[in-house]
Amino acid sequence: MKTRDKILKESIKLFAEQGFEGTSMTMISSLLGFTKPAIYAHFANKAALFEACLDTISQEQITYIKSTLENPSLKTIETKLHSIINDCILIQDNHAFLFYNRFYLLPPVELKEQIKYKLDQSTEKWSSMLMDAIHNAIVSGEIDKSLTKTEVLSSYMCILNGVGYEIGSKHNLDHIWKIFWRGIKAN
Amino acid sequence: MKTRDKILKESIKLFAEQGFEGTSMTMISSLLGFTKPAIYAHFANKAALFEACLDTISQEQITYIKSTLENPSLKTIETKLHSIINDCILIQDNHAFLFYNRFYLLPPVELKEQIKYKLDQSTEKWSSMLMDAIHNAIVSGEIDKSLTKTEVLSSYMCILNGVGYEIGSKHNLDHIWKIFWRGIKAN
DNA sequence: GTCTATACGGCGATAGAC
DNA sequence: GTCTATCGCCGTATAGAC
Repeated sequence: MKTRDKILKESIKLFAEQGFEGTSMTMISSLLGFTKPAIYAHFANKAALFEACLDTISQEQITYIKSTLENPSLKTIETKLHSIINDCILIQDNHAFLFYNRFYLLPPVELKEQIKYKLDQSTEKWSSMLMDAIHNAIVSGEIDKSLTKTEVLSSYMCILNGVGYEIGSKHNLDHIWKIFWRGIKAN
Repeated sequence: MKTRDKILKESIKLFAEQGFEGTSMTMISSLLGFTKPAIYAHFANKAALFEACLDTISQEQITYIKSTLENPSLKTIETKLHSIINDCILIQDNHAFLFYNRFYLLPPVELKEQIKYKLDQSTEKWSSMLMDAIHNAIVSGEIDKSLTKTEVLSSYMCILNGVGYEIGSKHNLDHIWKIFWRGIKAN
């Protein structure tokens, strides 16, 4: 793996766990066995490094949602939607999801506008893929026809946010998923 | 209002909006018309100030949940539960709720243990009040008898987390609430 | 209790040798 | 590209006058 990519990977992990202000350039470099100036050979400053992390994460998220929705072994909409949430909270080194949630919800004030712009753009892409899948499920009768795709999607996104923090706790997901599915399934 | 209380109030607001590392003692004091050392006359250090904020918030949260559950004008369990979420996201200067969520989910690493300990204690108190109310509603038949109180409570808490960040957006709450209630109401 | 002044450390960022 | 050394700034925290 190239040095630049190593820096990105370590930065994503640290930003996700400790936040933007809580992560220093010294911390990142020393965990990689470098010193601080080495990072500045690859990124102009801390904000630029952060934005590169943001772009990486955004692209991964889109790719991941797309591949899950198209995965032929997940046949029903319920298994597809459940699989996405399940992966997000269960994958051990899933700093990507934590990063996404953390900075979407609580960005550092100084970078608030740039972050919102970038994340809104990428969220639009993967949420519209979900919207299409949900639409098809309503038409096919898997999801109750009296609900709109917007209602289902925004509820789903709320759960994805709410459950996302209890990393490793499959317990609560079972509960919320049972009730969510009772709420949207066709009678 | 006493100086100490003014400091607490302003600190809660700033910590909630900008995070722990993103809020400086100078910032807090200057917004109150003081200088930095004035704060140190009331609090030993930044961590002690933060923990005092935490205690204030925790106490308020418990009081608020209790009063809502006992409010005689809210007659059904649906109106009680809905009212709590609604207040949390709609009240304009509700830094309390943002503070609670922010540091429950993403505490600064250096204070992680203390925060978890305090918040787990207070969360236990108000969530057990919710648990009792939900239990009664299952017994009375307002909520479907095939569900357990634990399932309903942990789903509700998930929504409270997930919807809590879209401050001022009643839009999404309407959607998620509709589906949540379909999921738990008695047939 | 609140001020001015200051100590001390860690931060982001850069210069210049290799 | 990576190092050592250093800059300037701002953070927490304290001393001592009023």
